[in-house]
Amino acid sequence: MQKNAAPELQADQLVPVDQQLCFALYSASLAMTKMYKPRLDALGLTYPQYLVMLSLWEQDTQTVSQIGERLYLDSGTLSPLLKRLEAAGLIRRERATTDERRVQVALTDAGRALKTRALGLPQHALRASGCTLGELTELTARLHALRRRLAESPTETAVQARAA
Amino acid sequence: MQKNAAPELQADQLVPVDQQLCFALYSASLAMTKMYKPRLDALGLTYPQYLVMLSLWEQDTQTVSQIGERLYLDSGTLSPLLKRLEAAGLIRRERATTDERRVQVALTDAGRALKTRALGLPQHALRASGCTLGELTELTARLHALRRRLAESPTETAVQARAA
DNA sequence: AACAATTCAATTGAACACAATATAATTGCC
DNA sequence: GGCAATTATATTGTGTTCAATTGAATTGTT
Repeated sequence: MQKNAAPELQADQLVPVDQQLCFALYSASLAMTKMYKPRLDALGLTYPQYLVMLSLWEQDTQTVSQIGERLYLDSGTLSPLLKRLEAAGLIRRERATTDERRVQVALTDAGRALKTRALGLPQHALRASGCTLGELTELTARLHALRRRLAESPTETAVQARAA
Repeated sequence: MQKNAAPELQADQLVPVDQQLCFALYSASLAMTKMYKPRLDALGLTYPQYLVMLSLWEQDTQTVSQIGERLYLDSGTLSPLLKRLEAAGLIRRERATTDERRVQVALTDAGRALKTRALGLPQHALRASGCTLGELTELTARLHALRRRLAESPTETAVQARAA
């Protein structure tokens, strides 16, 4: 008999949904979005739009794909979202002159001005989370590590390709 | 000067998006869904549909609102989703005879049969997460605690109502 | 120069999420 | 019993997400 064996997961029995990490992650993420909603409504932003603005406040003038790399979102998500931000007068979208395939996204004055009204949000989120700053920092790091490992997990097609 | 003061969050400076818990949660949740996708495609389920099936495999025959309470989803999300599951032949929806406002959702034989093909998913997720079972259990618990605190966080309207 | 491969963004179609509203059934109260 | 309040689900409209496709521009290789 093996000593110190790590506990394993039975593959022949149902794991209750509320014991599964995927569901805890999913429902916590939706709860976070809902918690933010009233404050973002006041700024006229949806939650993904807020993430894009955060990215632009950090670094103004990025291409669509740069924003996508930073937020792990693709053009199918970003294109319509950026159009709505442009329609709201918060950003400008312009084709780069050097490479006309690229679209440069830049803040307008109104977009820059909105930043001051958004600065209090992380502190509000900290209070709502009921964590200390240290716990929050640690949980954030663990979730980023998890995200990276999940993204690196081989896809079925990659598995099939290796088998072929 | 205060000793052992907890570190605080500045409200006058921008917190980079990748240091914010909300973004770590959001992107990890999307990565989890993407990781599941190829396997769920093989079962003909989307990720939220999988959660509903998990709930029904645990307890067959629930009303729409019971499923909603368990998964923290409302009827606007569940109604069309359940119709698609019914169209796929995995569930039946029937008005309760005792109270015709309620719709009872029950598994079909095909819905029950699908369970065996889904049993391996949590183990696959465990491997993809790169965690030990203990780490995964602990992270799951922490995310549930976070979700609960976020959901309990007073809304703006509640704040306004108390002020009035 | 010619042209295939690549890159970048946009479009399309399917499926969530959720607020707000609507509809129908039930319960409480007189 | 009659009727207001409540409850349960459905519908509608807006905004993501993402896979797959398209189209335009650029790069690499003869």
